Amino acid sequence: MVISRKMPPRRQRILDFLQEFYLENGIPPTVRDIQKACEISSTSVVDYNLDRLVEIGYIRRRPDVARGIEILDGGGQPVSNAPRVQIVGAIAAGTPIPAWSTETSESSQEFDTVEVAPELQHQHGKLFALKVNGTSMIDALIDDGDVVIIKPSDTASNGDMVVAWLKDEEEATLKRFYREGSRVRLQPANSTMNPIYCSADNVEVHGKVVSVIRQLD
Amino acid sequence: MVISRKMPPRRQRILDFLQEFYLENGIPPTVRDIQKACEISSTSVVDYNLDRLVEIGYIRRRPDVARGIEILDGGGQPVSNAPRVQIVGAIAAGTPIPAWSTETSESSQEFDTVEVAPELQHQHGKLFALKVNGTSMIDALIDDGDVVIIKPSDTASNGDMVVAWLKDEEEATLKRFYREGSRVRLQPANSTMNPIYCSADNVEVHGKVVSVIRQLD
DNA sequence: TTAACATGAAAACATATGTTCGGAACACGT
DNA sequence: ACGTGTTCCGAACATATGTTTTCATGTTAA
Repeated sequence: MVISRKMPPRRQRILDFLQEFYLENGIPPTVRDIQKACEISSTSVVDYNLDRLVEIGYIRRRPDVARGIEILDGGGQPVSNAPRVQIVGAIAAGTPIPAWSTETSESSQEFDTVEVAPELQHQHGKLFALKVNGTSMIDALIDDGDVVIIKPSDTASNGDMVVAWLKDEEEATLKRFYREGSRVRLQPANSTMNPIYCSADNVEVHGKVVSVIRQLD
Repeated sequence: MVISRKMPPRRQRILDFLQEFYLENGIPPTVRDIQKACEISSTSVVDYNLDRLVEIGYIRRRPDVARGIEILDGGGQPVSNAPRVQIVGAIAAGTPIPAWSTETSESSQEFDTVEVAPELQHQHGKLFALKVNGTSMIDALIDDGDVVIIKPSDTASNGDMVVAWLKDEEEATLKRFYREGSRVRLQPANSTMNPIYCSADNVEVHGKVVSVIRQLD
């Protein structure tokens, strides 16, 4: 899934810029946009490298049309400019929650990504995603293979679905969060299951779940 | 959510074309693209109407840049060109499944829509979506308010999650489908729940669930 | 009616932008 | 060193595309 391949650094830079620019602006850059951004001395060099990128199937070009570059995904399909969040790791009962960097990671190709509704991104800002391994979250209506979109946060309001880390149990879990005095109630979304009670000291909130995406093959 | 407003028909047509073209091509049309598509005699007329659309906040224009039109959503945010599927209705135990038209509906503004990953659209073709009302699908790990993305189909393979209509019970449900001789087993996704058995005659498959999207506010 | 304003048409204009060409610089195997 | 292919450069070229100007045609209110 990672987009990379032995390629001259300048060419790789052009490809990275293409994706970034399209995501940022909703239209592909012009040859001269690329020239400036990648500090290339001539438009012909950009044109040359774009043709190389066409040959190896990373982009497509519409002849003679302004901003005619189409960026292709692994399957040769044009990509959209919808906001994408990185799947920075997996979550399962007993696994530590992977650390994520809050700064805009430059190595944006290291992770798989999922598309999210633009409202989400605008509403919550920086998001990340985790893939759920196993059925241990099934009482929160989250199945094996689901992807949960998370807004980083170390606090939560009552009723929020949160990524919680239980220190003693060394276990990550997804539950609805309710503070009740000095203890915390973690309520499964499925009302037929019983809540978990534990002391507030034992619970670390790592983020709020803002969306769940399930892909059935 | 419906984009409409008292507006000269020609201007409305331009706006519709803008959205359609951007979704189709991933880049906005040029003034002359609009001119041809909307059968307008002069580019100046297009330019004029585009400026009117800017005034009422439906689009934005980047001066002097080719294909510089940005289409805005209700909140004034630029829209993405990710594939969108219509939410054609709701599903709940006991409710009839709404009919959907398979032809590309011209009245594309009548329904709410959800963005889906482009892979889905390419993989499955025409899709539609239903909003789930109530918790009657909870044994399929589908909560109140979830949106299910569905590929129309009147058949199903064993193991598919399907939209099933139980004729006798007059009930729509989401379950995994298994044909077992002359009867059908409808298996909840949640393994702690028991399957439903019924005769094959009593089951109508209306589509396969290809994705579930949950939005927690 | 007239005045003010919104809309449409035709043509020209200005420039943003894809493309091409001749040649130089570089990399790499023989 | 040599040849061959790749990459880069500068400049010009061709046209795709936003913009402007001038005028005509409505449409509405005083």
